[in-house]
Amino acid sequence: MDCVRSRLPQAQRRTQLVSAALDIAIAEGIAATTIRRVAKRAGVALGVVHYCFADKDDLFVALAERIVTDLLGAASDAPGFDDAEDLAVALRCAVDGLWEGIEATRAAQLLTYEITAHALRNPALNHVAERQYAVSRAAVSALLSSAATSTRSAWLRPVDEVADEVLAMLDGITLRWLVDGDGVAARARLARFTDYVRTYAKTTRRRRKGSA
Amino acid sequence: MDCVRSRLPQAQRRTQLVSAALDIAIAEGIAATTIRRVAKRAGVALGVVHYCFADKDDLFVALAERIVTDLLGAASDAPGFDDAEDLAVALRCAVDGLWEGIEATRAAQLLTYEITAHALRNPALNHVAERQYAVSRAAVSALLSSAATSTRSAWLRPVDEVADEVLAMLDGITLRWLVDGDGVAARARLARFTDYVRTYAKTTRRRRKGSA
DNA sequence: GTCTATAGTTGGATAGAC
DNA sequence: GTCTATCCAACTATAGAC
Repeated sequence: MDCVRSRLPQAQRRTQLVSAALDIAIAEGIAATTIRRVAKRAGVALGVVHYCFADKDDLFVALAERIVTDLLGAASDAPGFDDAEDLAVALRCAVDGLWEGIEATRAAQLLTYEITAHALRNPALNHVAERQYAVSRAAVSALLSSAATSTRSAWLRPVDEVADEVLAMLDGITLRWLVDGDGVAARARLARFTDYVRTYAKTTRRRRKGSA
Repeated sequence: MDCVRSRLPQAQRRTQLVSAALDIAIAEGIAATTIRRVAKRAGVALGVVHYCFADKDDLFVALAERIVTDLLGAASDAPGFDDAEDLAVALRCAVDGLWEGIEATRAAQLLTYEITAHALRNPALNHVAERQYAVSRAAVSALLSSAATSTRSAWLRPVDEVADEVLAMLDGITLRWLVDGDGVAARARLARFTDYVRTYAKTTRRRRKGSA
């Protein structure tokens, strides 16, 4: 609520500038996210950005970190599986939720791929790409674990491995959807794959109908 | 063999310049592929590039087309499945071949994603991304068909749909491999998925051992 | 028809003012 | 400690020479 004009402490400036950078990056891509544009959008002079960030890469690192943070936040907001008794249902529910989040943020998804590519080209930014994946992996892994335990099931393989496969498929489907925009086909692919993934788990004990 | 110095007809210049652009793009990424760099690499003056290509986008379109052409060429070079009798074996063989081609061209794979992202951000270049996918799809589809017929099997679902799923998984696995460089894990994921895909087909008639 | 020389824009970085 | 004014490099594009 307070005024964000001038003479801000560096920490606040940084978050303000990262927000501006994120806006631009989502809307117009990483190539359009120049220091000048960020400064203009934030309403500060050009040099202010250079005062807060050592160089452009430094700004990108902060931007990537913000995206990862947002992703973590979104993942923890993910609702439970209601009262799904069946693992197949729980999985579908979880994956549908994931996909809904993806489909609602097309530009942000594209940005994620752009940042990955950018990070892979720049040796100094390699850790950014790795961190992106580590966080996504952990989120999917947690989702799979949760889906299993809440339906009294167990994964027959290391859940991290399953998560890696799910993540790969999710990435591939998302990329394809970014290109052709066919959400129906994407969901169909995802549903098929989810059914397949379900075979990696067994239900340990079947809950009786009226047990709750 | 002839001299490529000066006063070349436009068509030859174009292919020469696209080759130079490809070299730079593979080695340093799309962002580093500037008109100046291309001109310098090709050993021509800056304006020559602008004479051959309307603008930078025009050059990129030609570059993307070259990559697609190369991909088509590589796909048609793909060897058969030797004398695989079993569809599972044929599929593994085909997918291994695909993967080998991917793992041998890391920078080119990364470039493909960069071009996709670039094309998705630029409305005028959307068709480039679509064409990329159309070609890959067709190649995978042909491979699946060939694998089935050569082992006297048949896909129980439209082969294009299966190809789409394979392509998605392949994309996801490739992207992941670009980030973590773990070729062993990538192959393992791919093998698992291939085994799964095999369940989408049935073998129509089993060849007798000594029938050939 | 092919290429050269040059103009004009945009961008990252810094020295120094307040 | 925070910000302003300025510099210089790199890029795209074009007008015009050969």
